[in-house]
Amino acid sequence: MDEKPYHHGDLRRVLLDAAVTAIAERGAAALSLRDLARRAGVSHAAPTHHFRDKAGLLTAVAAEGFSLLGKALAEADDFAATGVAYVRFATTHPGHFAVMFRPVLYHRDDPAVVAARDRTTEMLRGGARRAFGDDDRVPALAAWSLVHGMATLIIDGALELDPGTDVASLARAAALRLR
Amino acid sequence: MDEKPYHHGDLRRVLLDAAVTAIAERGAAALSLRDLARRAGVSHAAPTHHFRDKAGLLTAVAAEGFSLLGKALAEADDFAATGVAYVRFATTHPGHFAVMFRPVLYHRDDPAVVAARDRTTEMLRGGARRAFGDDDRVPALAAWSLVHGMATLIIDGALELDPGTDVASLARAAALRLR
DNA sequence: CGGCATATCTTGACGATGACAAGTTTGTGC
DNA sequence: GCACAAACTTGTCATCGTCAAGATATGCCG
Repeated sequence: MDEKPYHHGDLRRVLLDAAVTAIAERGAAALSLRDLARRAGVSHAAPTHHFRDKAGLLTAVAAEGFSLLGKALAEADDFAATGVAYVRFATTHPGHFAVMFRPVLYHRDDPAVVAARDRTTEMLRGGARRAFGDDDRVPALAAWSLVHGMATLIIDGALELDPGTDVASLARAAALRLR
Repeated sequence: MDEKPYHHGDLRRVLLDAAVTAIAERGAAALSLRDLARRAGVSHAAPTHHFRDKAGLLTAVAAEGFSLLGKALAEADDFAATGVAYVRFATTHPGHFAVMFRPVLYHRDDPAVVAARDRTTEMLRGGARRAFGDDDRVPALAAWSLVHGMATLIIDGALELDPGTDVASLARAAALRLR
């Protein structure tokens, strides 16, 4: 957001994008800093300067993910639309989603990621309050669990979907089973 | 289940247990075969013979996990109890759960894991049929998503629970929000 | 009881990785 | 235009997963 690489042009951004697609393809565990550097055409130690270490890179991925999720949720006007937006975000940004909710992978106390996460969870919480009232937190937890579980099952490949399935309408139908 | 190590006593079991606790503590990505071997007091190449490679070890973890989950689900008699058992299994076996539904981590076509997984998913499917009928698969998906999402959020540390919270009753309350 | 096949484990090596230290190039601001 | 800092390179180290080859113990079959 504020760093301006000089020599390469925009190495930080290039590395971030490459990391996200690599995670989406082979998982966060298989991510290799040296491989990213190779693809970007820089030396093996170049990433260190932009993201202290591997966890630092994943921290940036998580922060960007929370920010993008926040933007996606902002466009949803009612409860079901929020759920659909959540699942749709996971399927369209699998690389980000695979990192965001797994704090063991990154520096969970990093100010940037904490800020982005708090802003997004506050949006979710607000939406739940509007839908269910703020006296009981069980419905909110149930709703979050439902969309999060569906998103997780899909992007982890645990849920075998027919190729033609419309994920959005499936998510809407499932969300509407909540009362 | 059928292998009987000779020299060490029961190396395969010891390695599996150590792997499960290590995954529960630091995540599957940080797992090190050499570290496991060190803790078991054997050479760094000893695990290779029992589990071809790292993915092979995780395959065994996943297979055992599905088998244990099946046993846990078998003791649940109604729909809500099944959901509670699912979440409880995740919290009591975080090391297994962190691997089972992430097939990129292991050999997803391994016969043992396929058999164990199919047996367990068939139990889930049967429970859903009894609760909702077999004409619509949306409620079953919603139910699985809900409990899976809740379990995932808890064991990944994304959900901050008050220390005293009873996970079982929370899971039951959330599951009962489904109609 | 004795030797042999085999399962179990060790030793040694290789390429790859993440992290660190120290040096080099390039742009920025005074 | 010059010091300074940011961006990147080169070199190195311990560690890791995997493979190959050897050592050792166990069970089997006569």
